[in-house]
Amino acid sequence: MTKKVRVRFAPSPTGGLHIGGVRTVLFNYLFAKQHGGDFIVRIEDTDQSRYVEGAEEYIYETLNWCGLQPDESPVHGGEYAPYRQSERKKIYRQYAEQIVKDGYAYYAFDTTDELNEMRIKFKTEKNAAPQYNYELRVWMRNSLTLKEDEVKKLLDENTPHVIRIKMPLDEEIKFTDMIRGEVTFHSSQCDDKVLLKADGMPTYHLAVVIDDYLMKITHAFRGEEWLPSAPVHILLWKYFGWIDDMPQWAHLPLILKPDGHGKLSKRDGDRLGFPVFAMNWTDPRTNELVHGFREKGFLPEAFINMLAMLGWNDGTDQEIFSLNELIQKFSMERVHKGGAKFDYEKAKWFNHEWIRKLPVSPRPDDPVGRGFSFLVKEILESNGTYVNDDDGKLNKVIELVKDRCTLLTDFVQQASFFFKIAETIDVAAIKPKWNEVKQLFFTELIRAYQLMPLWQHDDLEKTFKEMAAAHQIKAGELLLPFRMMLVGGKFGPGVFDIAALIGKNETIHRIKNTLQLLL
RNA sequence: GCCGCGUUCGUCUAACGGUUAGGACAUCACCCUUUCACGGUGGCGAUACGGGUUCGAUUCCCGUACGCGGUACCA
Repeated sequence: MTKKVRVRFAPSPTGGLHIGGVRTVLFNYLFAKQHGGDFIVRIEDTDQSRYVEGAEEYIYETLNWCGLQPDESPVHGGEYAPYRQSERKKIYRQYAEQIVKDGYAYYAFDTTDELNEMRIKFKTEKNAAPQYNYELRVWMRNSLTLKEDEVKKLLDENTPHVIRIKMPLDEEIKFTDMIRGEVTFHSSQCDDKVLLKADGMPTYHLAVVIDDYLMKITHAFRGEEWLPSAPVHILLWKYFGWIDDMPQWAHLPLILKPDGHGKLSKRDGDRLGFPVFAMNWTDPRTNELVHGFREKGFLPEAFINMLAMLGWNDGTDQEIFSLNELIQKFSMERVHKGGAKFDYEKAKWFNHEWIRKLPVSPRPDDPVGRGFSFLVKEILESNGTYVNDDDGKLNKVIELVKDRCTLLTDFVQQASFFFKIAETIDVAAIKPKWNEVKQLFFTELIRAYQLMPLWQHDDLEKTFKEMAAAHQIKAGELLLPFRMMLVGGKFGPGVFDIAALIGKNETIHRIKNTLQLLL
């Protein structure tokens, strides 16, 4: 009997959610959905000193925006709840004590100072960072070196202590990674990692194994930075006697800085001028704002698409994928081994493609549940442009200008003037070449336009050009001034398209308005 | 230092022993456009290095170099 696929995403609420983290969720989600399995989210709040208020909620909002809702989570509940590690403290202690009894772990009473002392004392040229391992543990204060009654006494007196794994001296630890194939470590290279901290909280190492077992996780995907810890986790699965239930591992490649080298960090965003979180995040401790893709004007579809292509492709030239397509076509075997540098220009290209591809009206299959035009309206109004959308004008406007918008925020410049007259008209651009002939032309254009029975693009253009010929001026010389009158600047779609859309009264009003400015 | 993982155009990547090493982003040129864009056509541009294995290596093996990750009572 095959087990039902259960994958999990386990963020730590220490502030924000980096795009690398979102990509990890994405791959988890895709794999789960692809196999009809469960995608669960649990919260790794074992590091309480760095726990940030509001970070957990932020994570859920991010998942929601991206359309990656979990089947089980602290908020949704489920069979294996609780999903918050701080609510599972008792469980961890119990299991940790058990492997101490079985001889696979031990108590250690060393203080922070003693540990620091050891790291200095044993530091040599050949050993830059001495580890608490098979070699050095004999010099430390732990239940392996202390006498039994001494240990008992310390324990009875509630002396602060941790539980450490006892790494075997000479053992090959092998496992198969879904992305990397067989990976080998030697136990002598691993240190005796702390499993249970002095404050009673587990470390990630202990918690991840126990939680994965108890929650029946079948596949565990995480960032490559965890690869060196894998042998500890595998040994733990063995020591607990659960090795047959161990999930399959996949260590995902890292997302790297665009310049230089190293993992992309939130500081790179500020430095290089692009977002690194899915949504804006303000750290309550420092009030520092990290910009998000959502606020920068990205569609969730584009964001997800871009992330998926960073380290994966389906082997064809296709680059634009919807979430549903990704679920169908994703395969762990095609995920890259090497890290990928983040490229903001390419990210914007994905957004542009999605702005052009997505239907403007609300979509019934929209994973986010609301239309793209709604987002544009929201952005325009938050920038002070009231959107009067009585006769479906907004959709027409979007269709007309979307090719020139890379980010949703570009609609502010490209679409605002359809709904209100520009605050500033760039008269300086036309004034030097302005003359009485042109003034006269536009005065008469007003009259001609006023008399037009039908108000549509072709007629407007025809009348305009005929009148230009009658005044013996090249139409080209009049087009820019006309644009200034309607738009206020040197941008936007065709002027007759704009005039047709804003209507007769508004067009004439804007011509008059600018003519006055030019006097 | 030690351990692990990587390495194809500037960037993301395709090619699972035989291709003029393909595509996309960026860039440059031209075309389109009486604004700004979009778009179209084309150019530039890569297998880190050295050894094997093979009739033949981007592809398989071994070294070297470089990069990254880990080396915490952080995840």
